Amino acid sequence: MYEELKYWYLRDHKLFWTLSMSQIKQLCIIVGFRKANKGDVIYFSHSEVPRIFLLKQGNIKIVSIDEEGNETIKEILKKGDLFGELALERDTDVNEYAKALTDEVSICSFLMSDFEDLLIKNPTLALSYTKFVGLKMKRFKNNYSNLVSKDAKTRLITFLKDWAEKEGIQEGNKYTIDNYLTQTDIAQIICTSRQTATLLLNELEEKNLIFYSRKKIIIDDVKKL
Amino acid sequence: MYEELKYWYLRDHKLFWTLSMSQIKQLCIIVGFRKANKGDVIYFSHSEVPRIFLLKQGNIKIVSIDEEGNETIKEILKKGDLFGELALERDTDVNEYAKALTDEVSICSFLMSDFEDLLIKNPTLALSYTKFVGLKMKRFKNNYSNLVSKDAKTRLITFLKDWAEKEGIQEGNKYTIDNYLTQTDIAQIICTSRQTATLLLNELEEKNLIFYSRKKIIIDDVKKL
DNA sequence: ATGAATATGTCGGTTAGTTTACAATTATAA
DNA sequence: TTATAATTGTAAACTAACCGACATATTCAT
Repeated sequence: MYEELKYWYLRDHKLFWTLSMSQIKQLCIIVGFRKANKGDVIYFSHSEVPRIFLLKQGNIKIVSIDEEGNETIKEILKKGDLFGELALERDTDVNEYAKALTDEVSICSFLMSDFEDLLIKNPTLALSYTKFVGLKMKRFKNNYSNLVSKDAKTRLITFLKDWAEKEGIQEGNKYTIDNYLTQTDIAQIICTSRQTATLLLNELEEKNLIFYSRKKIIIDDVKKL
Repeated sequence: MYEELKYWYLRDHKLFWTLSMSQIKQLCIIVGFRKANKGDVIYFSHSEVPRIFLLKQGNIKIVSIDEEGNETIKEILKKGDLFGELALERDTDVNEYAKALTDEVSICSFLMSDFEDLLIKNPTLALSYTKFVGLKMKRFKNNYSNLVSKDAKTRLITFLKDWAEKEGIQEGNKYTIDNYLTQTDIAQIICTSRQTATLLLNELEEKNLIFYSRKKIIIDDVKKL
C-alpha cells in the first residue's frame, strides 16, 4: 500500500489526531489489509501474531463463542473503530470472530508489538490510548449494569436511542437510522431471544413510537421513546 | 506521611515494579490517606478532584447506584487493588461508592492529574498501566458473558472457584477461604436474588461440595465443584 | 422466474428466578 | 445480659422471558 494512503488511514482516527505527520509516518506499520462483504466471517482472535485492527469502512459485529458454543455479540463496530488485542496482552482464552454486516467492509491491521513500540516512543499517544481503553471498559461496565437491572424492553429502548444518537440522521427529535441489523442481531445485542425482540419491536411500532423496516428505522420522537 | 512510607506503599503494587526508586520518588504524590471499619461507606466518585485510590489493607466492595436506585456490586477489591478514575477521564455520570467489608481498611490516594503527568514521563509505566486497564476491561467483558449465557448456579460456582483461586489457602484440591461476604453480597455479585443464592449455597453444602459458614468457606475438591 | 435460504410474525407451554412473607438464627450494642 | 439489628432459611405465588413449533414474508442465487 502507498505510504500516503496508510497515513490517511490512521490520520482520521481520533486517537491519532494529536500526532504529527512524521509521528504517524513511524506508525505506518500497517501490515494487513482486507475486504469483505455482508455475511463474510473474519477470524482474528487466533491469528498467528497478535494484531490490532482498524475498521475503515462498513459495519461488523464482534461475536464471541464460549466452550458450550453460546454466541454473544460483544460489539457492533462502525467505520473508524478499533478491535483485536486492544488490551495489548495476548489472550488465547477468548474465541472471537468478526462478521460483516454490510457490503464493502474494509479492514486494515498492524502488529500489536509495533503499536507497543510506538506507544513507548509517544507518551502522549500512550495516554490517549489508555483513556480510549478506559472508555471501552466503562461501556462494558454500563452494558453489564443494564443487563442486571433493566428488563428487555428498557434495554431495547436504550439500545435504539444509543444507536440513533451514534449513527442516525437527526431532524429535531426525529432520527432515521440506516438498519443493517436483523432482529436476531438486535436480540443478541440486548441479550434476549429473537422472539422477544420481534414482539417488542412490533409493540413499539404499534404505539407509533418507531417505524421499523429491514432497511430503515425511524424514531419519530426520541423524547417519547 | 513519611516519604519512605509512601515509597513502599506504591512499591509493592505490581504496576510499579518496573520503576526505579527515584522514579517512584517522583510518584510520591499520595495526597490522601484514610482508614475505615466494616460497614463504613467511602464516597469517592463525586469527590471534588478526580483521584485514583489504592487499597492498602482490608477488603471493600464497589457499589454503583443508577437513577432508579438499583444497587449493583461492580467489584470486590482486596489489598493492593486500585480504584477510582482508572479510565483517567472524569466521569460525572456514574454514581459509585465503596463500602468496607472488613475492619482495618486503609486507603491512600493520589490525584488523577499527578498520575497523568507521571505517565507522560514514564512511557513504560504508561504501557503497563494500559495493559492493566485492558485486563480490567476483559474481566468486565467476561462477567457480562457469564451473565448472558450461564445460569445462577454456574455463576455461583464460577465465582467460588475464582475467589478460592485468588484468596483461598490451597492444600491440593482443597481451598479454605476467609469469608468476609454475606449471602446478600454473594447474591449481588453473581446477580441473583438473596434467596436464590441461599438456596444454591445450601444445595452445594448438602452435596458436600462446600462447607459454608459466616467465617469460612471450604471447598473440599475444586475439581468436583 | 423460481426455488432455496433467510428473516419476521405469532402462539402457547415451560421454567428459572423474583417477590413477598415470615421464621429462625447469629451478631452487635447498650 | 438482653434487646435489637442483621443475616440466613424456607415456602408459595407469580412473572418475564425462553423455547419449540409453525406460518408468512422477503431476499438471494441460479
